[in-house]
Amino acid sequence: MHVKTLCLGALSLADSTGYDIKKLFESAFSHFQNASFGSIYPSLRKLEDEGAVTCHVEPGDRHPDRKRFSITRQGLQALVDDLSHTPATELVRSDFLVMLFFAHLLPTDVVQQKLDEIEAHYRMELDYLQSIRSDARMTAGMRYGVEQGIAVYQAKLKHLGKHRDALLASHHLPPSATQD
Amino acid sequence: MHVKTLCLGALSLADSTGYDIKKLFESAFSHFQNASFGSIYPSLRKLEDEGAVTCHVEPGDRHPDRKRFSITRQGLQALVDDLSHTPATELVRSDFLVMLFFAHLLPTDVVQQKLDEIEAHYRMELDYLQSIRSDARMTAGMRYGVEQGIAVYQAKLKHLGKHRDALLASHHLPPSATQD
DNA sequence: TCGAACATGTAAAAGGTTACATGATTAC
DNA sequence: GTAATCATGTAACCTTTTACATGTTCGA
Repeated sequence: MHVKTLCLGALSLADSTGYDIKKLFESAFSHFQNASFGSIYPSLRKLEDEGAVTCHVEPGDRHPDRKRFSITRQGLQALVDDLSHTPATELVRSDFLVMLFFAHLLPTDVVQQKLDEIEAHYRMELDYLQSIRSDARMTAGMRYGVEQGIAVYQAKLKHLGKHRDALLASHHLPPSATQD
Repeated sequence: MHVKTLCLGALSLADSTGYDIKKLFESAFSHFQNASFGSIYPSLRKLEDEGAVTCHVEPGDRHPDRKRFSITRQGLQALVDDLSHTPATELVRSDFLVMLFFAHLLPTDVVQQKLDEIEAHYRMELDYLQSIRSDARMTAGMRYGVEQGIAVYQAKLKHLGKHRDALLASHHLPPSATQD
């Protein structure tokens, strides 16, 4: 999913500045997409060139001009086309599971620390999603994303709680960790 | 997680060719990491330059020389260091959830089709993970990855089954989809 | 015979992140 | 007064994917 499409999506909800869009990505979207300023600002520029958005400059008294972008009819059409033609995929990249895959090569305390890290991460994401759960402004589709996130993090936490001890108990340092 | 680290990991399990490594990524790893030939072959070259792997060329009778790589002591140490220093993270990128987030802009049949697509995807991944579940060669850490995958896909399928009808029932085409 | 699997590799293109540069405003 | 937030933007860097180039072997 291109950052351009993500920006069009954000602008379909409300006129926004680049900064606003970043905040939206960090809140509503954070558990399944994200983008940095370094990709958002150039995307908005390109979208303007293509006529997908218009820009209204609010002159900065002393700070940088605030550029508020609005989606155009063409932009909305482009968004609908992009969303319709993008295959429904979900991609996971887990450095945590890679680490566990090779955990038999690592000292027990490192594995333990990684388990703590990931548990804290799961809990934080879960808490956040639960805190926004009751926001009435969400559409059914938005709510689905939040609820799926909650279900998934709960499943991961449950799994972790269930297997953590066995994992660490069965863990033995390789005999040749420091020799060889 | 760099492809170099992933290659070292693969080679810690068995001496392999680039092609073998790709197959490992497609099987054991596929639900949480992947890499293409275009990154694997250059990574192996760099690892050889760094002394992390050695290469034994099996001359090709008529096909390209088969290069079988082995991890060295330094390579194993580098792998352990990488794994120990890489933060335990999990990153999700879901084009599906982005689409749903803006589903109120899309025709009902498109949304329905995307739900079918993602359901097929979930089922395929789940079936695959269940098929390798009983492989006795897995370490506890490897098994954890498989079992977490199973738990997560089951949670996603359950969630989909539970909310699918409500999602489609509440779905209305925006009045200005083609006008405006 | 035809497609899939085996096998390696390069080059271009794409895309994004990180870091930097700058500075005002607001809340503690 | 000091840290966080508001606000925009560029450029270098990094990494990876995609597409191409080449040819064999094996099974249906």
